[in-house]
Amino acid sequence: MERTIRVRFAPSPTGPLHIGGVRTALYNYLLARKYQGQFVLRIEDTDQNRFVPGAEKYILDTLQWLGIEPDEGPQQGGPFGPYRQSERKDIYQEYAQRLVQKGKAYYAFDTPEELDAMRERLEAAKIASPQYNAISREWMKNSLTLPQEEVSSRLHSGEPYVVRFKMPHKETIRFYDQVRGWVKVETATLDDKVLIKSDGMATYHLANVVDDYLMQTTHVIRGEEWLPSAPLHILLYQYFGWEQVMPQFVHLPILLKPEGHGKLSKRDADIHGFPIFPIGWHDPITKNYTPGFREKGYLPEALINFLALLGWSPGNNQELFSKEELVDAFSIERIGKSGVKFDIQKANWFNQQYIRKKSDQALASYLVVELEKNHIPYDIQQVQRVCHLLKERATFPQDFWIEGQVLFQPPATYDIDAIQKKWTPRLHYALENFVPILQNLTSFAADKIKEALITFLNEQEIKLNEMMPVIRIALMGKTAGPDLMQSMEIIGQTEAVNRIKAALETIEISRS
RNA sequence: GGCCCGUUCGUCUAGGGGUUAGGACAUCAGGUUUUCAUCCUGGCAACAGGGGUUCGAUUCCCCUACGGGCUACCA
Repeated sequence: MERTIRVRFAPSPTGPLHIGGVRTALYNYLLARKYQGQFVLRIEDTDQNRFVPGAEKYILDTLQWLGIEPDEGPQQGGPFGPYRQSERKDIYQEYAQRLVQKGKAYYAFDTPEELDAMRERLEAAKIASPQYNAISREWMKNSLTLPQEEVSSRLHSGEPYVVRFKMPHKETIRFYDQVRGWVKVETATLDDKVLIKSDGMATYHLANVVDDYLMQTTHVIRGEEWLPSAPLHILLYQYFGWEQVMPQFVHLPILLKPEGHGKLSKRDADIHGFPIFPIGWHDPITKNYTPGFREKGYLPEALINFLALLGWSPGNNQELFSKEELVDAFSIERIGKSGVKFDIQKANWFNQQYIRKKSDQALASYLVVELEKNHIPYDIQQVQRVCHLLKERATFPQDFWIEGQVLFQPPATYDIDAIQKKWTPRLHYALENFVPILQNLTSFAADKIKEALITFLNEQEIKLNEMMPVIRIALMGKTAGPDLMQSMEIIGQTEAVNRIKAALETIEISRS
């Protein structure tokens, strides 16, 4: 019997979402959509010490910005709530008790100091992996070693305790990962993980297994860093008697630093000057603000397209995918195994592609914001024409303002280098003589201006590519920019003439 | 250290027992253009190494090397 696909994205609210986490969310979302299943958001806030205010909202905002919104979650609710693990504490207690009763878990009373001492002792004895396990537990204070009466008196006296998983000593766990195939692990190398902490809250291990069972999760899609703890989770499913409904495991390749050493981390953002957080983050403790992909001008559809291809490939040469196309093409079988380096150049290229797909109207809104900020009056038709003109040249929305502001206001400065190279006395006088011609033009359409210019230059025996840079400097202040004639048309006759006159004066002065 | 996972151009990847090992980004060169950018054309560039298996291995197996992850009362 085929179950409805149910997947979950289970971040912990310990800070801003990492871009790798976003990819995990995306893959979950894509699978859910592809099979008309449900995408669940579960907040894994089992560690009260690491709780960061605002982090949950950040997660919600990010998913909303990207349009990968959950079907169930703390915000929208759902039949399997609550969706915050901190609100499910009692549930985990109950299931932990079941394990204790079955003899698969036990109480432990060791203090942190005692645990440290145990590890030191084992290290001193050159034990390969010092851990709380089938051997060392014999030496520790737990319900397996202490007399029954002492255990109950400790429990009843309110002494802090944890519940530990009783890892079998010699078993081989085999499980099938959808990405990696069969994985085999000896339980002898595993330890007695804490299931319930002394504050009464479950650890991730217990909570995620219980919740995935209760929430009828069919696929656990998560980062590769979870692979080592998968055997523990498998055992948990077995001991609870849930093998029949155990989810499929899908461990995603990890996102690596650009230089290729280690997991992509928050620090890489500063080092390389590219964002690593999806959206801006105000750190509530340091009060620092870190801009995200959104603030740097990456479009959500570009980010999604880029992320989708980081560890997954469609198997053909298609690179550009709408979200719908991704849903259609996505499959677990085509997820790669090896770690993936984060290449911001490729992300930029995607952004450029998506900027081009946008309409002039949509693009205009970016410019309007800047124009208003700078109190520059504008005509919306004009703004759209500017966007049309600049579209092929832009990678980020910001580029429209950077390149386009000179079409709304005169240049603040003139490029000295360019003047020295291109602005000769002969061209200066020619430009002076061209001003009246410009002024007398009855149509200021780009092609008419060009026509007049060419006629004029022919008479003067001046080459077009000599004069163009000079006009461009006069109008824009520099030699690079969009089509000059188009730009002039947008600037308009009066303004263009004024700018040339101003340049003629200013540059005359600065040269003498 | 132990355990686990991985390894095709610089990067993301396709491919797969016999291929000129394909594409994209980046890069370089040429072309178009009034400049820069775009665009077009082309170039450079990869199967980590060693053993097997096989008529034949980049592809299958093993080992080594390298890379990565995990090794908490964090997720």
